[in-house]
Amino acid sequence: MSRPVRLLLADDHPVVRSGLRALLSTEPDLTVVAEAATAREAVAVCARESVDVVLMDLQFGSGMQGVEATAAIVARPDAPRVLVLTTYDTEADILAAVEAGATGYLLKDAPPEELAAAVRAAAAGRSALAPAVAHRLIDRVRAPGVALTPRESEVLRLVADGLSNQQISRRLHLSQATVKTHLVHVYGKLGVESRTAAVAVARERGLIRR
Amino acid sequence: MSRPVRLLLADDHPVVRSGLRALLSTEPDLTVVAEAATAREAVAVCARESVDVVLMDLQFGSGMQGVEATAAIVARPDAPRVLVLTTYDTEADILAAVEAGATGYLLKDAPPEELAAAVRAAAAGRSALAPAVAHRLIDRVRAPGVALTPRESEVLRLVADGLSNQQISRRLHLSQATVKTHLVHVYGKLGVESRTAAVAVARERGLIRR
DNA sequence: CCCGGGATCAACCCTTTGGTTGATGGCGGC
DNA sequence: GCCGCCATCAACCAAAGGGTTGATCCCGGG
Repeated sequence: MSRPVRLLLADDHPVVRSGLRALLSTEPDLTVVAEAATAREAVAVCARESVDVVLMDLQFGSGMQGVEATAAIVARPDAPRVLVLTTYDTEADILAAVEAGATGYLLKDAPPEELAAAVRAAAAGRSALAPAVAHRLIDRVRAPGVALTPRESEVLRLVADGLSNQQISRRLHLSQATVKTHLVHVYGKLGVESRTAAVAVARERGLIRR
Repeated sequence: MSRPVRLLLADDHPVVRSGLRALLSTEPDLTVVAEAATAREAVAVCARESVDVVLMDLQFGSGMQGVEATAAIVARPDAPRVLVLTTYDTEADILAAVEAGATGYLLKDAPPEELAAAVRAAAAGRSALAPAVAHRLIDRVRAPGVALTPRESEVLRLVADGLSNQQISRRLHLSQATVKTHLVHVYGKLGVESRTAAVAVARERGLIRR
């Protein structure tokens, strides 16, 4: 056993950062070297300090989100591993995080031992998926599942918030034509014919959280 | 300053419990005497131990939820105060918690000082609302309570299920014109301009449940 | 290297929805 | 008895949404 694993905690909740710090401090081979309360700060810390593993939340209150930060962090040479640690296990979120370059995906209600094990796995370059998350992915593969692309999910979520196509196009810096295209694809995949029906079905299948 | 405030932490996330414990341990007048990983356990602990304030999450994975536990805890004589501590601040959740007997309502992203202050306020019997939460309630009070008529609610619920005006008219044995009239009234009362927005607002205000 | 899928946009057409005006009947309260 | 509210419906117009075709670009896999 050589030097300890150097950790960065990136989460906008002070409670969560303290909790992780407390839980991980009992592990002699793990050291928390920094905390970040915003995604942007997490990227900055990784750029100037030597970090082995980042525990990254996906939701930050505003500004840059966890997925973007993950992509920015792993883009550099000698980048740390990023372990996504979030409350939800929506398929779209998991896929987006993995695509952005996350090494693993954990849920915040995971038992502490699982947490420490995942950090060690990530530090060693191995992938770490929480059992619950792994289950979802397996179900996903087995059920010819409705696989919405990240962009489609994003648009659908804004629809669920009551936005019009025009508002969505402005929010995402797209043309209305593109929004419509995404929605038509969503309707096809969900087997519906209107935006409200799509929202209803997506809610039922857990594709949308509030 | 007499004896310290005795706290119970009720949350299904080990990370959150540890975080709260760590953050509150720096306050000499506050003592965490127990933790509960389920709502049922929280009720049991309150029944057999002397607790002054309960920090209660609303969402537990399964089984009893925070609102029910809150009601059960405050029902007994000499009950501890319950401080709800959750991630979301939807109006429906806040109202439900307050109705169940919660003394205060905090968000998990609140700064640690605010947290400690709220606990002391609760212990002293004072109400504690996070500023963000208070804002919501004020908005709610200022906006006159939207009272949808029974028929309007019925139509809106079918809209939320994804039905078109035509489908609704058949389901309720009405003409489409009548459905439209009801919806226009609903839009006016909710302050929106489309059916999806109406569903979003209604969900937020708890006018619709799944 | 080509192919497929994701993401982007345009132009077109048709249907649905939203907004307005106006009208009828019933029910409850003052 | 009148007024207000709820519920019902019609006709009409403007706007938004839904459906189709087709096109470009980029990327990663075989």
